[in-house]
Amino acid sequence: MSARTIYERLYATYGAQGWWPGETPFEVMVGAVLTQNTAWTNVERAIDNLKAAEALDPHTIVAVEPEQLAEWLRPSGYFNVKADRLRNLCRWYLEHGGHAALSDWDTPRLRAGLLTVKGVGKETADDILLYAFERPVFVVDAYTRRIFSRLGLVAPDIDYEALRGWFEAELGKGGEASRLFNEYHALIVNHGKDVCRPRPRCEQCCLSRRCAGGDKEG
DNA sequence: ACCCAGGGTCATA
DNA sequence: TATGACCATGGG
Repeated sequence: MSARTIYERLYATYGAQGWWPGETPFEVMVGAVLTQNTAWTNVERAIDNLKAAEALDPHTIVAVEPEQLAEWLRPSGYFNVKADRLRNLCRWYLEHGGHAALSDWDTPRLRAGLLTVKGVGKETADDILLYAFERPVFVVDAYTRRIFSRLGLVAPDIDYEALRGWFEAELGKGGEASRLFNEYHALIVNHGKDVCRPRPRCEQCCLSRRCAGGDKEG
C-alpha cells in the first residue's frame, strides 16, 4: 500500500481536518510547544487562559513573571518546563523580527533557527514550519511511526529524519506538498487517537484488517 | 486504579 | 549512540 493510497483512505474515512487549530501563526507556535506529549483539550485551556489575560502575544510572554506564565499554562501540564520553552521561543521570535521577517528565511535556515531554541525539538520545529509558515515539511510523530511500522512500511525504530525523508520522497515536495502534508499529518493524528493506540485495538482500522501486534512497543 | 496524551532535555553508560 | 528519569494536568 502506497503512502498516497493510505492518505486517500484516511481522507475518505475522516474527511478534512482543518488543521492547525489556531487563529494566527503565533498561536500555532504556542500550541506547538504546549501540545508536547499532551492532549490537545488541555492545550486549549491554557491558550484560553492566555487569551483571557490578553497575553497571547510574544512581548507579553517574555515580559511577565515566570510564575504568572506558568500559572496560565498549568492545564497543559509540565507547566514550569513549558513556560521556559515558550519564553525561549518568543525571545528568539522577537529577536529575529517576528513572522514577517522570518517568512523571508528559506526553509533550511528557518528549521535550523527553530532548533537552536531550547525546548523546540524536531517535531515542534516541523509543526511550526508546516502549520505556521506553510513550508513543505512532513511532520513525524509517535502515531506516524506506530501506524506505518505496523503496516510494515517502515522499521519500528526508524529515526525521525529517516521517516520524514521517507514521506517527503514518497509524496514529493513540490506543488501542493504543504497542503498535502498539512492534511496528512492531521489525519494520522486523528487516526492514531481513534484506533492506533500503543496497546493495539485496531479491529475497526481502515488501513488494515489486523494491524495489532508486530511492533516493538508496549 | 491504570493507561494515555499532537515531546524534549539531561545525566549516565 | 542509546537508554532512562523527569516534567504534570486531565480524560477515558
